[in-house]
Amino acid sequence: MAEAHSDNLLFLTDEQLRRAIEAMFFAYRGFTADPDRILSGYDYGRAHHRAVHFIHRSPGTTVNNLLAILGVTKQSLNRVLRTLVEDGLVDSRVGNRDRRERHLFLTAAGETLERELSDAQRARMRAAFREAGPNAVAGFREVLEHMMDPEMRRHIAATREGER
Amino acid sequence: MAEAHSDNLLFLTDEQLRRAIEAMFFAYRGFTADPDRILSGYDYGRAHHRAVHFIHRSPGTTVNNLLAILGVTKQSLNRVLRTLVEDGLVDSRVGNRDRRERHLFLTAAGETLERELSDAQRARMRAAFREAGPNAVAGFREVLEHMMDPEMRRHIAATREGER
DNA sequence: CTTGGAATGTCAACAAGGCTGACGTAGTTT
DNA sequence: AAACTACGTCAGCCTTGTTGACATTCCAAG
Repeated sequence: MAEAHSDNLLFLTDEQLRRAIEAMFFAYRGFTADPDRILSGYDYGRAHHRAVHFIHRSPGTTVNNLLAILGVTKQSLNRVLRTLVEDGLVDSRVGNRDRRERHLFLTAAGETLERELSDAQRARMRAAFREAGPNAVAGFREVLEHMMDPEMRRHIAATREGER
Repeated sequence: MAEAHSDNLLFLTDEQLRRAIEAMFFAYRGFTADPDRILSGYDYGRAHHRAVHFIHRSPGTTVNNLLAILGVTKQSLNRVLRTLVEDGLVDSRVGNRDRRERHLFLTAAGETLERELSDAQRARMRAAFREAGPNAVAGFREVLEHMMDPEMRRHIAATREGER
């Protein structure tokens, strides 16, 4: 109350930050709701979704790469990958250059699931973007990038080469 | 490439939506990283954080209210609440009007933990906001609100009375 | 006023998906 | 030949979600 002259610090009020925190919580739940619903129909969970997403995005990525991106232990990832390979959604090929590495690819079935999941997720994202308008979208991405850990931001930035 | 005249659909490209999805994933991880670190020092997890947050925000709320907000089963919430009550962070008082209800309050110790957690989380949020600038912040909140399920949006909106 | 149903909360048991630690097996590097 | 790296796996634990069964309390209809 004392400091509320129209300073550019106005938007940094504790109460407003708290509201932003809640908004983030609720929004993330909305963000994962559709894929979760779809996945529960198969026998998969959010962990499978993440693996499928990042394999789709970087076909031929190695297990180690995936570990770094997902930030889980290899035991945890392995459990997920095993079921995906067994069910024929992911293909794990021994590397040529270095035969210790496994390169991961989605099979046709894997691509189908990925498409189904990301269609749903993109639909919600697209709707939110449309309602909020282009300006809001730019701000949204700006804030998100500053909220993640720096190494992840670098990772995101790397994939933006050739966007324009 | 073909459709890239400055249409207002430009920002709805599938590839851009995919990037926004990843940004959301990484940002949420950053968003929870600091509290998670703090909580692992005590014997608590993210579920405890959520309970403490919403009890702080609505002192005297009932278990049922909390269930609706958190979107978990009462059994799941109960486990968390039990440990918080046992450890003296939360006070659970039998309702006067309806003695089936339990009204939840943070104790002094509970408020202390809440403060520690939210200080960390707000610090990151504040930093991201400062780097992104006020315009970006407005857009950020706009998009988040459109991404959550409508009932949650109503819930958020209700607490914004008297902001201005 | 009693009795049956709805609302609220607790206890028990299970599953998913994180984690650590230990170990095996190739393949690569020095 | 030795050491290191990438990957897989076994065993066991924790958190946090789930269902099912049950106790308590309230309220409303008979």
